[in-house]
Amino acid sequence: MLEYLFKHSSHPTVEEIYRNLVPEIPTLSRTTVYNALNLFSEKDLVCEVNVGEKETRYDANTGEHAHFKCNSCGRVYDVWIEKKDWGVESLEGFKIEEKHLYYRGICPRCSRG
Amino acid sequence: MLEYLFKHSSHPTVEEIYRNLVPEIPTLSRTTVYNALNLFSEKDLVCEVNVGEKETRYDANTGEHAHFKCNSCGRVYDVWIEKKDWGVESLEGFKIEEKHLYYRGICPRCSRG
DNA sequence: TTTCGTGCAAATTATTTGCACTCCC
DNA sequence: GGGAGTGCAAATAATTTGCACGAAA
Repeated sequence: MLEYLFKHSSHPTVEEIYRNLVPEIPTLSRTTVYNALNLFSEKDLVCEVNVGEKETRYDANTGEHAHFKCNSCGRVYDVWIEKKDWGVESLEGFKIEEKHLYYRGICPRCSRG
Repeated sequence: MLEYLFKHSSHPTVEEIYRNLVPEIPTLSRTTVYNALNLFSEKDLVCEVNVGEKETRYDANTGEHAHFKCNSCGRVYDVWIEKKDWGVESLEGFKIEEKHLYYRGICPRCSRG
């Protein structure tokens, strides 16, 4: 199937993936992109990322890392933060399965202009 | 305006707010709920919460706290985590404006049954 | 009367679903 | 022929927008 998807990897939305791949595969449809991504994410090859937007982004990087979304340009960055800095390990009575951490602000590119 | 909204506060979606208030205010429309929430969130009276879903939830609690979403029942809880545990304070070249932290897993209610 | 909050209904955007088509065994 | 992956086009869902109406300043 479409393994090529994540050679192009950053934190694309479905729409971006679609646009990037249509030139190479003109027959491609959005449906197929959705299919592929859902399949991948079920198998934990990629993970879904929500940074406060309606559009879901996908990340080829399944390691534990946080994200930074630029409020100015909209880019999403990976940020690697030590696990000890990820908040508490456990909560009274709660079984924690996933932790999600993200920041918003201004990225270096935008703050320099 | 509609201050009553956040006497009912937990972490409602627009739909939930709407349903909760229609009995009291039968003329209410979803549009008004959206208007009110957007206004409130601009003025930082409430904040938007995204816990990996398409629907945006709103939180009357603007203090710095994290969230826990139950994968089983779907409830969203506030969890108060000391700031020191909120990951790094600053990142090389990045201007951090907001931090978002949330967990997913099973809540006490669901793990007991 | 001007302005503001409201609410309907239509538009937009993101995603899902139903079904038909083709390629390969 | 039968199953898989694909893709169109219609359906849903969440949210936004355009406009018109009524109450209060």
